[in-house]
Amino acid sequence: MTEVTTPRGPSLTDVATLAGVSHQTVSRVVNRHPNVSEATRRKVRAAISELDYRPNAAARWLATGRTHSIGILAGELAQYGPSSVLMGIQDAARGAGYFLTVVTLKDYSEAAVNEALTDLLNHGVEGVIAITPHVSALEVLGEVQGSTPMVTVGGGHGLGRDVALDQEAGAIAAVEHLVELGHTRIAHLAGPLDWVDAQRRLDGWRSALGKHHLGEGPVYQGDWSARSGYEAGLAVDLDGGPTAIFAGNDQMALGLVKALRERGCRIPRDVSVIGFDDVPEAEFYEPSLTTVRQEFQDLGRSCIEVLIDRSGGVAMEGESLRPRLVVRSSTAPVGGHRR
Amino acid sequence: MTEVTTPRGPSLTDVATLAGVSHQTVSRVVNRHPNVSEATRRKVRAAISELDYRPNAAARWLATGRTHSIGILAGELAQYGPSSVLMGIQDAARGAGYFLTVVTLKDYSEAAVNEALTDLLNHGVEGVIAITPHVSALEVLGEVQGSTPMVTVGGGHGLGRDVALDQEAGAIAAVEHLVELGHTRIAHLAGPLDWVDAQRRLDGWRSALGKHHLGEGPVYQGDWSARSGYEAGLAVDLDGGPTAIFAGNDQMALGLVKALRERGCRIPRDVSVIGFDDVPEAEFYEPSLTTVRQEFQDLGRSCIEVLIDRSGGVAMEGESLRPRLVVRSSTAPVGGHRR
DNA sequence: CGTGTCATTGTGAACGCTAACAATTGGGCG
DNA sequence: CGCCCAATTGTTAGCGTTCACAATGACACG
Repeated sequence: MTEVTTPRGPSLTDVATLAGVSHQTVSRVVNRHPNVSEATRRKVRAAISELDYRPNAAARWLATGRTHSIGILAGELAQYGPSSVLMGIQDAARGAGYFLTVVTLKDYSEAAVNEALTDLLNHGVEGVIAITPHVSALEVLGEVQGSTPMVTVGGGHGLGRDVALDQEAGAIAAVEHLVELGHTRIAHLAGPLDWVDAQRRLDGWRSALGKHHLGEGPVYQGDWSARSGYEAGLAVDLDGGPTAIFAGNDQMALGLVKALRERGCRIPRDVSVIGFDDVPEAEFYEPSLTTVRQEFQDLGRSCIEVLIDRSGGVAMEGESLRPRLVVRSSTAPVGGHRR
Repeated sequence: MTEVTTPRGPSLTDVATLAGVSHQTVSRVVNRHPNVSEATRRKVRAAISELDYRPNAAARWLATGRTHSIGILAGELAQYGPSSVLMGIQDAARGAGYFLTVVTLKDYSEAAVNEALTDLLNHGVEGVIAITPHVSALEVLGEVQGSTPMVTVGGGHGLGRDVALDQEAGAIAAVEHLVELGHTRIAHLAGPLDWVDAQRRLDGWRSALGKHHLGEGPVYQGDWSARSGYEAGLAVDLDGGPTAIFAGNDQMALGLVKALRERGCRIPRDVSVIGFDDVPEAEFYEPSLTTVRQEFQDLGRSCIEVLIDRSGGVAMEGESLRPRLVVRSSTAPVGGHRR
């Protein structure tokens, strides 16, 4: 941007003049219309490459009203989940001939969400994918009425199209694994409850406990970070407290384990810990972490499918992908230490 | 995209008619030109909000040649480093009034890089930031001649503008820390060497060893993943081998530690391990990981500064930010186990 | 040899905005 | 009172495409 004026390249007309045809013919060649004789097609092609002509997207957009771009409204992109989803979206979008314009939110206020959305729409995106698993952001988005199609990720708010992993099922699988191991006092280390994901996982935990007629263990409150897991670990009652803890994500599980061990508690002998997400490192944590695997990339791909949804009628309201339990070494039968 | 035709919104002229002024006056109001009387300004504002008018970016672009958007060419975004850089860029770009159009590479071939770059340019980006620390990608980018300004992240290839963290300095700091602890047999677990970062860290390790007249320990080869670190850990010679290992990133360090421990090796007693990056979890690894902190977000912000570079003349070729050593518990004086 | 048909090519008018310039107003002042 | 200047507003012409339609030419057929 050292240059103040963007130099303009050759236009359709320039090519046309050089090739000795009309601009429309050039346009036809560029857009691969049939009904252009082989001879002129060749002439035009030659002129195009000689001038190094490239179509002006602005003019196209203006003339056709189409931009071939999709807007991404994202919160935290530095986290494993969201950034993986983005990769999946990118992949699928490219395949479908779309571009991605990304805007991240500075906070989750209504103002910020609206501003970001407006920006995106002003830039002509043909669809919006919101990777903002934040309750308040989703509420704002849910109220937006627009002709531009929108897909939210993991909202499950019942408003409009939403693509989500079935986190409740994942949480249930986690808890049932613990139940099978004989645990009866199962605590939960929740993520920030204004995140939909945290809410879903909490719900799953609760419903699985109910199903097995178990009382609810304590719920610790974290913020997804390993540090918050560590702090929760310092607060756990080691004497008659939970024998198993289901953490809302792997990072918190990591911190939790760290604190518990520092307090002389052996994992999984004294306390079983289970995480969520299956980040690539989870297998190498100490002990290797039992967790629930989420296929974030698939989720991203689904977003594009739902958004583009050429199939028309097929209602896929609430597409859902099922997470999978991955058993490793941080969970063990209850009471190992009493044997 | 269920809608085939994008319905067009109201235009400047519509607003003008409603407000009873000329379209140019509306344009002036929208663009905050001075020299518009308060009265008309109000009328126009009212008309704008009544019609819910929003400026058409395509027309603007066509008329002015400016898009206010910056293209991001990215490789892996699902990794901590790159995605953090992106967050930093986004932040600074927003502040400077720019949008981000993101394209990820499907591979690092010349064809893929060129294709992505062309796509970006066709979409009218005013500048390009390449977050592709991959040697081959940077080579391709280095050869591109274009009027569009480009900034590469972490390349340090000496071609054009490049913003980088001084990874060599970081690596040297890491090694010197080990030297101070009395280690003399210091190995390196390198990242994939076609990544510039891996190369720089290897260079730093090598030069620090040279400076202290130490022989080079073995170099293990990883791919940034914890799994590759684990595999390297299985290959380490525990008998007369290195007493300290400098890993190319935290994830590999994690896997390395895991394998070493499984083989009965105590960390840091028998072997000290140091990582790189300081991912948020590193502090909670077991043992808490000594590492070198990189400020990725700052790096992202620098990109925008360099790209926009309003300051004109000030040559900031090779902007460099210095990483910082963070000492935790995975490193200890050599020979602890012999005491 | 006129006429209809098809394939190919050309013409003019949008699309919605900004830039440059022209026109109109209202004061201030000699 | 006439003139000039500044502030405000309007007018016109692109920007580079595509779209709808018109024009041209070749060819077959009655």
